[in-house]
Amino acid sequence: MRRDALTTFTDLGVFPPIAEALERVGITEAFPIQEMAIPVALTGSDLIGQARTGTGKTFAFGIPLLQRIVAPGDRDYGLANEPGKPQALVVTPTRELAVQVNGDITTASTVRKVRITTLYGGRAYEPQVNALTKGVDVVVGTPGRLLDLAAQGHLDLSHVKVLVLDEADEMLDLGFLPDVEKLIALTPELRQTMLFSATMPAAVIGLARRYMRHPVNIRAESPDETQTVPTTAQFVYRAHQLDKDEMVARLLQAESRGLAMIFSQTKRAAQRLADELKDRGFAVAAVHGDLGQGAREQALRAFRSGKVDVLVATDVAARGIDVEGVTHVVNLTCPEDEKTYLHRIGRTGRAGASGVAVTFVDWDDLTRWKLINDALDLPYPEPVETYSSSEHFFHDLGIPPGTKGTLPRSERTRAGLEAEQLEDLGETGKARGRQPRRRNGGRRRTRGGEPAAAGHGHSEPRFDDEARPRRQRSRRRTRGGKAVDDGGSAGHAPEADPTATS
DNA sequence: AAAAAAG
Repeated sequence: MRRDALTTFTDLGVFPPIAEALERVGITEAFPIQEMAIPVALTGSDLIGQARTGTGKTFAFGIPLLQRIVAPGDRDYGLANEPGKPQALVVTPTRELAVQVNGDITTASTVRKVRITTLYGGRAYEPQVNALTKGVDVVVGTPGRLLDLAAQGHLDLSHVKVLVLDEADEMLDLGFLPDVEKLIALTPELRQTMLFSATMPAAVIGLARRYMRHPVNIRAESPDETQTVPTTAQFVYRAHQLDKDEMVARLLQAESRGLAMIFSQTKRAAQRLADELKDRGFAVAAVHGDLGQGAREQALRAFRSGKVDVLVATDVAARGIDVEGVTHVVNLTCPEDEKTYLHRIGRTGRAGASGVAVTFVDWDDLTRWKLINDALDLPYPEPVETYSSSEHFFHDLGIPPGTKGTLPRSERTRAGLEAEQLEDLGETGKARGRQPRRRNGGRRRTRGGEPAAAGHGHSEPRFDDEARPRRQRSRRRTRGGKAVDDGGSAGHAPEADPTATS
Protein backbone atom coordinates (compact mmCIF):
# COMPACT_ATOMS: atom_id res chain seq x y z
CA MET A 1 0.00 0.00 0.00
CA ARG A 2 1.72 3.15 -1.15
CA ARG A 3 0.49 6.64 -1.16
CA ASP A 4 1.53 9.21 -3.64
CA ALA A 5 1.34 11.98 -1.11
CA LEU A 6 4.02 12.21 1.50
CA THR A 7 2.87 10.98 4.88
CA THR A 8 4.13 12.83 7.91
CA PHE A 9 4.32 11.32 11.36
CA THR A 10 1.74 13.79 12.55
CA ASP A 11 -0.62 12.41 9.90
CA LEU A 12 -0.21 9.03 11.57
CA GLY A 13 -1.20 10.32 14.99
CA VAL A 14 2.28 10.79 16.38
CA PHE A 15 2.16 13.50 18.99
CA PRO A 16 4.18 16.76 18.85
CA PRO A 17 7.19 16.02 21.10
CA ILE A 18 8.11 12.93 19.09
CA ALA A 19 7.41 14.45 15.67
CA GLU A 20 9.47 17.44 16.71
CA ALA A 21 12.37 15.33 17.94
CA LEU A 22 12.44 13.51 14.61
CA GLU A 23 12.15 16.75 12.70
CA ARG A 24 15.20 18.07 14.48
CA VAL A 25 17.30 15.40 12.82
CA GLY A 26 15.58 15.84 9.50
CA ILE A 27 13.23 12.87 9.69
CA THR A 28 9.82 14.01 8.47
CA GLU A 29 8.55 11.34 6.14
CA ALA A 30 7.10 8.00 7.24
CA PHE A 31 7.96 4.90 5.29
CA PRO A 32 5.60 2.07 4.44
CA ILE A 33 6.06 -0.14 7.50
CA GLN A 34 5.86 2.94 9.72
CA GLU A 35 2.81 4.19 7.90
CA MET A 36 1.09 0.87 8.37
CA ALA A 37 2.23 -0.07 11.86
CA ILE A 38 2.26 3.17 13.83
CA PRO A 39 -1.50 3.89 13.80
CA VAL A 40 -2.23 0.31 14.83
CA ALA A 41 0.45 0.26 17.51
CA LEU A 42 -0.82 3.53 18.96
CA THR A 43 -4.14 1.86 19.72
CA GLY A 44 -2.29 -0.53 21.99
CA SER A 45 -3.04 -3.52 19.84
CA ASP A 46 -0.61 -6.42 19.63
CA LEU A 47 1.03 -6.66 16.26
CA ILE A 48 3.40 -8.62 14.10
CA GLY A 49 5.29 -6.38 11.71
CA GLN A 50 7.20 -7.64 8.72
CA ALA A 51 9.14 -5.56 6.22
CA ARG A 52 12.28 -6.05 4.23
CA THR A 53 15.70 -5.28 5.63
CA GLY A 54 16.56 -1.63 5.89
CA THR A 55 13.06 -0.24 5.49
CA GLY A 56 12.40 1.38 8.82
CA LYS A 57 11.16 -1.19 11.31
CA THR A 58 12.89 0.31 14.34
CA PHE A 59 10.90 3.53 14.26
CA ALA A 60 7.79 1.55 13.40
CA PHE A 61 7.84 0.23 16.96
CA GLY A 62 10.06 2.84 18.60
CA ILE A 63 7.75 5.77 17.96
CA PRO A 64 4.51 4.24 19.25
CA LEU A 65 6.44 2.72 22.15
CA LEU A 66 7.53 6.19 23.23
CA GLN A 67 4.10 7.64 22.79
CA ARG A 68 2.45 4.96 24.88
CA ILE A 69 4.58 5.47 27.96
CA VAL A 70 4.41 8.22 30.52
CA ALA A 71 7.56 10.27 30.91
CA PRO A 72 8.62 12.37 33.90
CA GLY A 73 7.93 15.65 32.14
CA ASP A 74 4.47 14.64 30.97
CA ARG A 75 1.49 16.46 32.45
CA ASP A 76 -0.39 13.32 33.30
CA TYR A 77 2.64 11.80 34.92
CA GLY A 78 1.95 9.23 37.54
CA LEU A 79 -1.54 8.28 36.46
CA ALA A 80 -0.79 4.84 35.21
CA ASN A 81 2.73 3.99 36.18
CA GLU A 82 4.96 3.87 39.14
CA PRO A 83 7.85 6.26 38.53
CA GLY A 84 11.13 4.76 37.60
CA LYS A 85 9.92 1.30 36.70
CA PRO A 86 10.39 0.43 33.02
CA GLN A 87 7.16 0.76 31.05
CA ALA A 88 8.63 -0.49 27.80
CA LEU A 89 11.06 -3.31 27.05
CA VAL A 90 12.78 -4.04 23.77
CA VAL A 91 14.68 -7.31 23.45
CA THR A 92 17.28 -7.89 20.75
CA PRO A 93 19.41 -10.90 19.79
CA THR A 94 22.78 -9.13 19.96
CA ARG A 95 24.34 -6.54 22.23
CA GLU A 96 25.37 -4.28 19.40
CA LEU A 97 21.83 -4.22 18.10
CA ALA A 98 20.58 -3.26 21.55
CA VAL A 99 22.96 -0.31 21.53
CA GLN A 100 21.80 0.75 18.09
CA VAL A 101 18.09 0.47 18.88
CA ASN A 102 18.68 2.41 22.07
CA GLY A 103 20.21 5.15 19.97
CA ASP A 104 17.29 5.27 17.56
CA ILE A 105 14.69 5.41 20.30
CA THR A 106 16.72 8.09 22.03
CA THR A 107 16.70 10.09 18.80
CA ALA A 108 12.91 10.14 18.85
CA SER A 109 12.77 11.09 22.52
CA THR A 110 15.00 14.15 22.74
CA VAL A 111 12.17 16.62 23.23
CA ARG A 112 10.70 14.78 26.20
CA LYS A 113 12.53 13.69 29.30
CA VAL A 114 12.42 9.97 28.73
CA ARG A 115 14.91 7.83 30.58
CA ILE A 116 16.19 5.08 28.31
CA THR A 117 18.85 2.57 29.20
CA THR A 118 20.61 -0.36 27.58
CA LEU A 119 21.17 -3.56 29.54
CA TYR A 120 23.40 -6.23 28.05
CA GLY A 121 26.21 -8.60 28.90
CA GLY A 122 29.93 -8.18 28.53
CA ARG A 123 29.82 -4.91 30.43
CA ALA A 124 30.14 -3.98 34.08
CA TYR A 125 27.02 -4.29 36.20
CA GLU A 126 27.50 -1.13 38.17
CA PRO A 127 26.50 1.52 35.60
CA GLN A 128 23.51 -0.56 34.56
CA VAL A 129 22.38 -1.07 38.14
CA ASN A 130 22.89 2.62 38.87
CA ALA A 131 20.73 3.59 35.92
CA LEU A 132 17.97 1.31 37.16
CA THR A 133 18.25 2.70 40.66
CA LYS A 134 17.85 6.25 39.39
CA GLY A 135 14.76 5.25 37.46
CA VAL A 136 14.19 4.18 33.89
CA ASP A 137 11.22 4.40 31.52
CA VAL A 138 12.46 2.34 28.59
CA VAL A 139 14.84 -0.61 28.60
CA VAL A 140 16.58 -2.08 25.57
CA GLY A 141 18.63 -5.20 26.14
CA THR A 142 19.67 -8.75 25.49
CA PRO A 143 18.04 -11.70 27.28
CA GLY A 144 20.85 -12.96 29.50
CA ARG A 145 21.67 -9.73 31.28
CA LEU A 146 18.02 -8.73 31.55
CA LEU A 147 17.21 -11.97 33.34
CA ASP A 148 20.32 -11.64 35.43
CA LEU A 149 19.42 -8.15 36.63
CA ALA A 150 15.84 -9.20 37.22
CA ALA A 151 16.95 -12.21 39.29
CA GLN A 152 19.14 -9.94 41.40
CA GLY A 153 16.21 -7.69 42.07
CA HIS A 154 17.56 -4.69 40.19
CA LEU A 155 15.18 -4.86 37.27
CA ASP A 156 11.44 -4.85 37.85
CA LEU A 157 9.48 -5.72 34.73
CA SER A 158 6.08 -5.77 36.40
CA HIS A 159 5.18 -2.35 35.02
CA VAL A 160 5.99 -3.09 31.39
CA LYS A 161 3.09 -2.14 29.19
CA VAL A 162 4.89 -2.40 25.86
CA LEU A 163 7.07 -5.39 24.99
CA VAL A 164 8.94 -5.56 21.69
CA LEU A 165 10.82 -8.52 20.31
CA ASP A 166 13.10 -7.13 17.63
CA GLU A 167 14.29 -9.76 15.15
CA ALA A 168 11.38 -11.69 16.57
CA ASP A 169 11.86 -14.91 14.62
CA GLU A 170 15.39 -15.12 16.01
CA MET A 171 14.24 -14.35 19.54
CA LEU A 172 11.67 -17.13 19.32
CA ASP A 173 14.16 -19.56 17.84
CA LEU A 174 15.43 -22.51 19.87
CA GLY A 175 18.57 -20.78 21.09
CA PHE A 176 16.71 -17.86 22.61
CA LEU A 177 13.24 -19.15 23.33
CA PRO A 178 13.77 -20.39 26.91
CA ASP A 179 15.22 -17.07 28.06
CA VAL A 180 12.67 -15.05 26.15
CA GLU A 181 9.85 -17.07 27.70
CA LYS A 182 11.25 -16.37 31.15
CA LEU A 183 11.44 -12.67 30.35
CA ILE A 184 7.88 -12.57 29.07
CA ALA A 185 6.76 -14.29 32.24
CA LEU A 186 8.19 -11.39 34.25
CA THR A 187 6.01 -8.86 32.42
CA PRO A 188 2.30 -8.28 33.10
CA GLU A 189 -0.16 -10.36 31.15
CA LEU A 190 -1.99 -7.20 30.27
CA ARG A 191 0.54 -5.62 27.99
CA GLN A 192 1.09 -4.73 24.37
CA THR A 193 3.36 -7.16 22.55
CA MET A 194 4.97 -6.29 19.23
CA LEU A 195 7.06 -8.56 17.03
CA PHE A 196 9.19 -7.23 14.22
CA SER A 197 11.44 -8.86 11.67
CA ALA A 198 12.21 -9.05 7.96
CA THR A 199 11.69 -12.79 8.15
CA MET A 200 8.64 -14.25 9.84
CA PRO A 201 8.10 -17.94 9.14
CA ALA A 202 4.53 -19.16 9.55
CA ALA A 203 5.67 -21.47 12.34
CA VAL A 204 7.01 -18.52 14.29
CA ILE A 205 3.77 -16.61 13.89
CA GLY A 206 1.95 -19.65 15.23
CA LEU A 207 4.25 -19.87 18.21
CA ALA A 208 4.05 -16.12 18.81
CA ARG A 209 0.30 -16.24 19.24
CA ARG A 210 0.89 -17.91 22.58
CA TYR A 211 2.27 -14.64 23.85
CA MET A 212 -0.07 -12.27 22.07
CA ARG A 213 -3.71 -11.26 22.10
CA HIS A 214 -5.38 -10.98 18.71
CA PRO A 215 -2.26 -9.69 17.01
CA VAL A 216 -2.67 -7.66 13.84
CA ASN A 217 -0.44 -8.89 11.02
CA ILE A 218 1.25 -6.13 9.11
CA ARG A 219 3.37 -6.66 6.05
CA ALA A 220 4.86 -3.78 4.15
CA GLU A 221 4.98 -5.84 0.96
CA SER A 222 2.63 -8.26 -0.68
CA PRO A 223 3.43 -11.82 0.35
CA ASP A 224 4.51 -12.92 -3.12
CA GLU A 225 6.94 -10.09 -3.61
CA THR A 226 10.59 -11.00 -3.34
CA GLN A 227 12.04 -10.67 0.12
CA THR A 228 15.38 -9.47 -1.17
CA VAL A 229 15.91 -5.78 -1.69
CA PRO A 230 15.63 -4.84 -5.38
CA THR A 231 18.38 -2.22 -5.24
CA THR A 232 20.93 -4.85 -4.21
CA ALA A 233 22.55 -6.77 -7.06
CA GLN A 234 23.32 -10.35 -6.11
CA PHE A 235 26.20 -12.44 -7.40
CA VAL A 236 26.78 -16.08 -6.62
CA TYR A 237 30.06 -17.85 -7.35
CA ARG A 238 31.55 -21.21 -6.77
CA ALA A 239 35.02 -20.43 -5.55
CA HIS A 240 37.96 -22.54 -4.54
CA GLN A 241 38.99 -22.38 -0.92
CA LEU A 242 42.63 -21.60 -1.60
CA ASP A 243 41.63 -18.80 -3.93
CA LYS A 244 39.15 -17.01 -1.70
CA ASP A 245 41.44 -14.60 0.10
CA GLU A 246 42.64 -13.42 -3.26
CA MET A 247 39.10 -13.06 -4.57
CA VAL A 248 38.02 -11.10 -1.53
CA ALA A 249 41.04 -8.82 -1.84
CA ARG A 250 40.29 -8.17 -5.50
CA LEU A 251 36.64 -7.66 -4.77
CA LEU A 252 37.54 -5.05 -2.21
CA GLN A 253 39.23 -3.13 -4.99
CA ALA A 254 35.93 -2.69 -6.79
CA GLU A 255 35.49 0.77 -8.12
CA SER A 256 33.16 3.01 -6.22
CA ARG A 257 33.24 0.79 -3.21
CA GLY A 258 32.06 2.23 0.04
CA LEU A 259 32.08 0.13 3.19
CA ALA A 260 32.21 -3.65 2.87
CA MET A 261 31.02 -6.35 5.26
CA ILE A 262 32.38 -9.86 4.95
CA PHE A 263 30.53 -12.67 6.70
CA SER A 264 32.20 -15.79 7.95
CA GLN A 265 30.64 -18.94 9.35
CA THR A 266 33.03 -19.18 12.28
CA LYS A 267 34.70 -16.81 14.69
CA ARG A 268 38.11 -18.19 13.91
CA ALA A 269 37.78 -17.89 10.15
CA ALA A 270 36.54 -14.32 10.61
CA GLN A 271 39.57 -13.39 12.68
CA ARG A 272 41.95 -15.10 10.29
CA LEU A 273 40.57 -13.24 7.28
CA ALA A 274 40.64 -9.95 9.13
CA ASP A 275 44.31 -10.51 9.99
CA GLU A 276 45.04 -11.51 6.43
CA LEU A 277 43.37 -8.47 4.94
CA LYS A 278 45.16 -6.25 7.39
CA ASP A 279 48.43 -7.78 6.24
CA ARG A 280 47.46 -6.93 2.72
CA GLY A 281 47.05 -3.31 3.65
CA PHE A 282 43.30 -2.98 4.02
CA ALA A 283 41.76 -0.92 6.78
CA VAL A 284 39.80 -3.70 8.42
CA ALA A 285 38.21 -4.63 11.72
CA ALA A 286 36.73 -7.86 12.99
CA VAL A 287 33.63 -8.42 15.07
CA HIS A 288 32.72 -11.78 16.59
CA GLY A 289 31.95 -13.40 19.88
CA ASP A 290 35.52 -14.33 20.73
CA LEU A 291 36.37 -10.67 21.16
CA GLY A 292 35.79 -8.72 24.33
CA GLN A 293 32.74 -6.48 24.34
CA GLY A 294 34.91 -3.39 24.20
CA ALA A 295 36.70 -4.63 21.10
CA ARG A 296 33.38 -5.56 19.46
CA GLU A 297 31.92 -2.13 19.95
CA GLN A 298 35.15 -0.43 19.00
CA ALA A 299 35.22 -2.39 15.74
CA LEU A 300 31.69 -1.35 14.91
CA ARG A 301 32.38 2.26 15.80
CA ALA A 302 35.48 2.30 13.59
CA PHE A 303 33.40 0.87 10.77
CA ARG A 304 30.54 3.33 11.24
CA SER A 305 32.94 6.24 11.23
CA GLY A 306 34.75 4.98 8.16
CA LYS A 307 38.03 4.67 10.03
CA VAL A 308 38.05 1.15 8.68
CA ASP A 309 36.06 0.39 5.56
CA VAL A 310 36.04 -3.38 5.80
CA LEU A 311 34.36 -5.32 8.58
CA VAL A 312 34.80 -9.06 8.84
CA ALA A 313 32.04 -10.52 10.97
CA THR A 314 30.25 -13.62 12.10
CA ASP A 315 26.47 -13.68 12.20
CA VAL A 316 26.67 -11.49 15.29
CA ALA A 317 26.42 -8.65 12.77
CA ALA A 318 23.98 -10.33 10.40
CA ARG A 319 20.80 -8.89 11.85
CA GLY A 320 19.62 -5.37 12.28
CA ILE A 321 22.95 -3.60 12.19
CA ASP A 322 22.48 -0.40 10.21
CA VAL A 323 25.63 1.23 8.93
CA GLU A 324 25.28 3.92 6.34
CA GLY A 325 27.46 3.53 3.28
CA VAL A 326 27.79 -0.25 3.15
CA THR A 327 27.97 -0.95 -0.58
CA HIS A 328 29.25 -4.53 -0.54
CA VAL A 329 28.38 -7.65 1.43
CA VAL A 330 30.37 -10.83 0.93
CA ASN A 331 29.41 -14.28 2.11
CA LEU A 332 32.65 -16.25 2.41
CA THR A 333 30.63 -19.43 2.43
CA CYS A 334 27.03 -20.30 1.78
CA PRO A 335 24.88 -19.04 4.66
CA GLU A 336 22.99 -21.47 6.83
CA ASP A 337 19.56 -20.80 5.43
CA GLU A 338 17.52 -18.28 3.50
CA LYS A 339 16.87 -16.21 6.60
CA THR A 340 20.56 -15.79 7.31
CA TYR A 341 21.21 -15.00 3.66
CA LEU A 342 18.50 -12.37 3.64
CA HIS A 343 19.63 -10.69 6.83
CA ARG A 344 23.31 -10.72 5.91
CA ILE A 345 22.90 -9.20 2.47
CA GLY A 346 20.38 -6.84 4.03
CA ARG A 347 23.30 -4.93 5.58
CA THR A 348 23.62 -3.25 2.19
CA GLY A 349 20.98 -1.75 -0.06
CA ARG A 350 19.36 -0.09 2.93
CA ALA A 351 16.87 2.75 2.73
CA GLY A 352 16.85 2.67 -1.04
CA ALA A 353 20.62 2.76 -1.50
CA SER A 354 22.35 0.54 -4.04
CA GLY A 355 24.23 -2.52 -2.94
CA VAL A 356 26.22 -5.52 -4.14
CA ALA A 357 26.00 -8.92 -2.49
CA VAL A 358 28.55 -11.58 -3.39
CA THR A 359 28.18 -15.14 -2.16
CA PHE A 360 30.81 -17.87 -2.46
CA VAL A 361 29.39 -21.39 -2.48
CA ASP A 362 31.63 -24.39 -1.95
CA TRP A 363 31.04 -27.77 -3.59
CA ASP A 364 29.74 -29.18 -0.33
CA ASP A 365 27.20 -26.41 -0.05
CA LEU A 366 25.60 -26.61 -3.49
CA THR A 367 22.54 -28.42 -2.20
CA ARG A 368 22.09 -25.94 0.58
CA TRP A 369 22.48 -23.05 -1.80
CA LYS A 370 19.79 -24.51 -4.05
CA LEU A 371 17.44 -24.57 -1.08
CA ILE A 372 18.11 -20.90 -0.44
CA ASN A 373 17.83 -20.08 -4.12
CA ASP A 374 14.47 -21.83 -4.33
CA ALA A 375 13.12 -20.51 -1.04
CA LEU A 376 13.78 -16.94 -2.11
CA ASP A 377 12.97 -17.57 -5.76
CA LEU A 378 16.35 -16.32 -6.88
CA PRO A 379 17.70 -16.88 -10.41
CA TYR A 380 21.00 -18.48 -9.37
CA PRO A 381 20.50 -22.26 -9.07
CA GLU A 382 23.98 -22.95 -10.44
CA PRO A 383 26.68 -20.71 -9.00
CA VAL A 384 29.23 -19.58 -11.55
CA GLU A 385 32.56 -21.36 -11.34
CA THR A 386 35.10 -18.64 -10.72
CA TYR A 387 38.75 -18.04 -9.99
CA SER A 388 40.37 -14.89 -8.74
CA SER A 389 41.83 -14.45 -12.21
CA SER A 390 38.55 -14.92 -14.08
CA GLU A 391 37.74 -12.14 -16.48
CA HIS A 392 34.04 -12.16 -15.72
CA PHE A 393 34.69 -11.94 -12.03
CA PHE A 394 36.49 -8.68 -12.60
CA HIS A 395 33.91 -7.52 -15.06
CA ASP A 396 30.96 -8.33 -12.82
CA LEU A 397 32.42 -6.52 -9.90
CA GLY A 398 33.70 -3.56 -11.84
CA ILE A 399 37.35 -4.09 -11.09
CA PRO A 400 39.71 -2.69 -13.71
CA PRO A 401 41.62 -5.52 -15.44
CA GLY A 402 44.85 -3.63 -14.84
CA THR A 403 44.80 -4.58 -11.17
CA LYS A 404 45.35 -8.23 -11.96
CA GLY A 405 48.10 -9.90 -10.09
CA THR A 406 49.02 -6.86 -8.08
CA LEU A 407 48.00 -8.09 -4.69
CA PRO A 408 50.53 -9.60 -2.33
CA ARG A 409 49.57 -12.93 -0.95
CA SER A 410 50.66 -13.51 2.57
CA GLU A 411 52.34 -16.76 3.49
CA ARG A 412 50.15 -16.97 6.48
CA THR A 413 47.12 -17.34 4.26
CA ARG A 414 48.26 -20.64 2.88
CA ALA A 415 49.57 -21.87 6.17
CA GLY A 416 46.30 -20.99 7.86
CA LEU A 417 44.12 -22.50 5.21
CA GLU A 418 46.06 -25.71 5.02
CA ALA A 419 45.97 -26.13 8.77
CA GLU A 420 42.24 -25.47 8.79
CA GLN A 421 41.64 -27.94 6.04
CA LEU A 422 43.63 -30.58 7.85
CA GLU A 423 41.57 -29.85 10.89
CA ASP A 424 38.40 -30.24 8.91
CA LEU A 425 39.66 -33.64 7.87
CA GLY A 426 40.30 -34.46 11.48
CA GLU A 427 44.02 -34.82 10.94
CA THR A 428 45.18 -32.49 13.64
CA GLY A 429 44.71 -33.49 17.19
CA LYS A 430 45.47 -30.29 18.97
CA ALA A 431 44.27 -26.78 18.55
CA ARG A 432 46.29 -24.67 16.18
CA GLY A 433 48.02 -21.75 17.79
CA ARG A 434 47.57 -18.31 16.34
CA GLN A 435 49.99 -17.57 13.57
CA PRO A 436 52.51 -14.81 14.24
CA ARG A 437 51.52 -11.47 12.85
CA ARG A 438 53.38 -10.37 9.79
CA ARG A 439 54.19 -6.78 9.22
CA ASN A 440 52.07 -4.77 6.91
CA GLY A 441 52.46 -5.93 3.35
CA GLY A 442 51.39 -2.95 1.29
CA ARG A 443 48.69 -0.47 0.61
CA ARG A 444 46.64 -1.37 -2.38
CA ARG A 445 43.30 0.10 -1.81
CA THR A 446 41.75 1.67 -4.85
CA ARG A 447 38.52 3.53 -4.44
CA GLY A 448 36.23 5.83 -6.32
CA GLY A 449 35.99 6.36 -10.05
CA GLU A 450 33.73 4.80 -12.63
CA PRO A 451 30.49 3.05 -11.85
CA ALA A 452 30.66 -0.66 -11.28
CA ALA A 453 29.63 -2.98 -14.06
CA ALA A 454 26.34 -4.80 -14.09
CA GLY A 455 26.05 -8.49 -13.59
CA HIS A 456 23.70 -11.33 -14.38
CA GLY A 457 21.20 -9.02 -15.98
CA HIS A 458 20.26 -7.66 -12.62
CA SER A 459 19.91 -4.14 -11.42
CA GLU A 460 23.03 -2.18 -12.07
CA PRO A 461 25.07 -1.47 -8.97
CA ARG A 462 26.39 2.03 -9.17
CA PHE A 463 27.47 4.34 -6.45
CA ASP A 464 28.04 7.58 -8.23
CA ASP A 465 25.60 10.36 -7.52
CA GLU A 466 23.52 9.73 -10.61
CA ALA A 467 22.58 6.26 -9.52
CA ARG A 468 21.23 7.20 -6.14
CA PRO A 469 17.65 6.39 -5.32
CA ARG A 470 14.92 8.66 -6.53
CA ARG A 471 13.42 9.06 -3.14
CA GLN A 472 15.76 11.42 -1.48
CA ARG A 473 16.47 11.11 2.17
CA SER A 474 15.17 14.02 4.07
CA ARG A 475 17.80 13.69 6.68
CA ARG A 476 21.30 15.01 6.61
CA ARG A 477 23.64 12.53 8.12
CA THR A 478 27.23 12.95 8.96
CA ARG A 479 29.88 10.36 9.09
CA GLY A 480 33.42 10.88 10.14
CA GLY A 481 32.76 14.56 10.63
CA LYS A 482 31.75 15.34 7.09
CA ALA A 483 28.30 15.50 5.64
CA VAL A 484 27.21 12.62 3.47
CA ASP A 485 25.34 13.72 0.41
CA ASP A 486 22.63 11.30 -0.43
CA GLY A 487 21.93 12.76 -3.84
CA GLY A 488 18.86 11.50 -5.61
CA SER A 489 17.49 10.32 -8.97
CA ALA A 490 17.06 7.16 -11.03
CA GLY A 491 16.66 3.71 -9.62
CA HIS A 492 13.58 2.22 -8.08
CA ALA A 493 13.93 2.92 -4.44
CA PRO A 494 10.90 1.50 -2.68
CA GLU A 495 11.25 3.16 0.64
CA ALA A 496 13.88 5.05 2.47
CA ASP A 497 14.36 5.39 6.16
CA PRO A 498 17.55 6.92 7.43
CA THR A 499 17.89 5.08 10.68
CA ALA A 500 16.13 1.94 9.71
CA THR A 501 17.13 -1.37 11.09
CA SER A 502 15.61 -4.69 10.37
C1' DA B 1 27.67 -27.80 13.62
C1' DA B 2 27.96 -22.64 14.38
C1' DA B 3 26.60 -18.33 16.26
C1' DA B 4 24.29 -15.61 19.74
C1' DA B 5 23.31 -14.76 24.92
C1' DA B 6 25.13 -14.58 31.90
C1' DG B 7 29.82 -15.21 33.95
